[in-house]
Amino acid sequence: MDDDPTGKNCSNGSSAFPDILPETRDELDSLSRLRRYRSGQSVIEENVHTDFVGTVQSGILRMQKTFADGRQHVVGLLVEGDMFGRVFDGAIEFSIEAATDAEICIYPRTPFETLLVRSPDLDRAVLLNILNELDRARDWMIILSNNKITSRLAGFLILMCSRFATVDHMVEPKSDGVHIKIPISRTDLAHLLGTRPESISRAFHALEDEGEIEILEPDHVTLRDLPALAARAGEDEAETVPRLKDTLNAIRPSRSVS
Amino acid sequence: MDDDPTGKNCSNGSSAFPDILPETRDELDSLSRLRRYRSGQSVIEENVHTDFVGTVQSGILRMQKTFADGRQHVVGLLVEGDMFGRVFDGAIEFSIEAATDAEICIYPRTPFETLLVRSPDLDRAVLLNILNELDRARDWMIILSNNKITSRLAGFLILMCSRFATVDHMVEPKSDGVHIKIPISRTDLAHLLGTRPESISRAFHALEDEGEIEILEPDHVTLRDLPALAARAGEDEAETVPRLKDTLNAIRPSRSVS
DNA sequence: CGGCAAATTGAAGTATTTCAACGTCGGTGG
DNA sequence: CCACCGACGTTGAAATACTTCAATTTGCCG
Repeated sequence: MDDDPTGKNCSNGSSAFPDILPETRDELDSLSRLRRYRSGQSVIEENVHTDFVGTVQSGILRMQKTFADGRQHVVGLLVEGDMFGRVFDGAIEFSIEAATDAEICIYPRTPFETLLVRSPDLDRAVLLNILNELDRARDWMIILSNNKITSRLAGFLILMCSRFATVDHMVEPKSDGVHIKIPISRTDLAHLLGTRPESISRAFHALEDEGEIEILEPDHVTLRDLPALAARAGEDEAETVPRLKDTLNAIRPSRSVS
Repeated sequence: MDDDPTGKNCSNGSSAFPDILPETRDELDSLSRLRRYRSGQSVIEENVHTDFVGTVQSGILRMQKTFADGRQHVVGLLVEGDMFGRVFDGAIEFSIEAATDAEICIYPRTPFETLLVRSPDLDRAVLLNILNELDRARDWMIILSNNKITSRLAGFLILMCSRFATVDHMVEPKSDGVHIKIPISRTDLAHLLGTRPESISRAFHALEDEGEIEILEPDHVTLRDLPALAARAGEDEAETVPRLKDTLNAIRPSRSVS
């Protein structure tokens, strides 16, 4: 980790809490410290008490459970605007690592909790942030309970679109489809989707053979047929696809998504 | 549904919030209404705005996503002490149904939120309740990302032990193993674990053939070999099994669990 | 250029799905 | 009271999908 030597605050570190009052934001920012991590570095160890909570400024973090025998299991990704660390409640059950180079805002636990008690607006923002994360965990459950790997992969790709749409250079609607940068390795993706890297690779190429995606590089694909992917993922096509298009059009209103 | 005709409050309806102040508890109880549901009845419709939040008093509720074509997908179970409904934030994305006969406490949204703002202790209790649910959703993710069905089933059975240990007649340590009542049908369990009823059935019998469980009735099994089940589930045996034994001994200190 | 990690491919073995059929239980109506 | 029905669980057998292990390719870095 690379604690900022000047002890400088995050500029706009509270982007994870969009609807708080300006004065709360100022106080929050004055608590914050910026830290930079390089891909692969550990941010929080599993079951170790941490004296801070944090929000992601840029980059991707990986949440994972590490077993005694060394196996690791990815249980989620954190992006720009996500909060992590347990308020009021000691250790978290997962370790957190940088999946890409990343910048995070650190808030020391005690002052953060004090501010939380004084500022109902922040309190509510934290609560909404967590509720949001709960919904996302349930989205994962639905993806994971697909029995075919191509379906889980399709679900993952669609989730990427809706979830990472706001993250720089991650999702870009273009005329020939939606370009996506995949932030984790095949091995991690395999863990996340409950399978092996070989099967992930085969699933990618199966989707390509069906014409639903195009693999530009291993970590860079074009989604060519969103409705087909949504149908494969077992999503409610009639519901998911229009919402996705809205989301994507919001990034680049000038371009057609389909 | 069976709204109490007398409009009577839940006695001790705030058991979902164990650590709140007595005066907050009193106020909370005075807001509450008890409702009874019979197995199969709907509590909350998907994507419909509800004007209340609730906690489970007794019985089991099923959270599920219903698709346009009628398929249903169980994404979680709610038991005694669990809270549901979104504070501050309109519709929830899942419908809720009674999986067994159940009693729930209803709190009208607006007064509940008002009380929440006035009572930091309740606010914190709600937050902890949600954080807890988030952890549980991640436990599900880990279970679901097991690639063998017997492993997922073993994970489910172990989760039942730790999670439903406090619920009446659900989990009972006996001299020949831990007796468990399974609150949902094979079909629902199949949805929950991402497979088909036939495979669930085969998995149960495979575990029985290995001597790890005994099927007394389809919905009533004895766990005979907790360490083997934990190992199969890919749990950290060294960590999970002792914790489970503590939990189980806490129910009936007079009996040996293993 | 060599070395390494990640991704891919092939082929054999294993597990799951699928479709069909059967058994059991509880309720309904004759 | 008993026959019938439907829901649920179970079982069998063939088709399909996934895992495993081994080998190969690709891209990157020194």
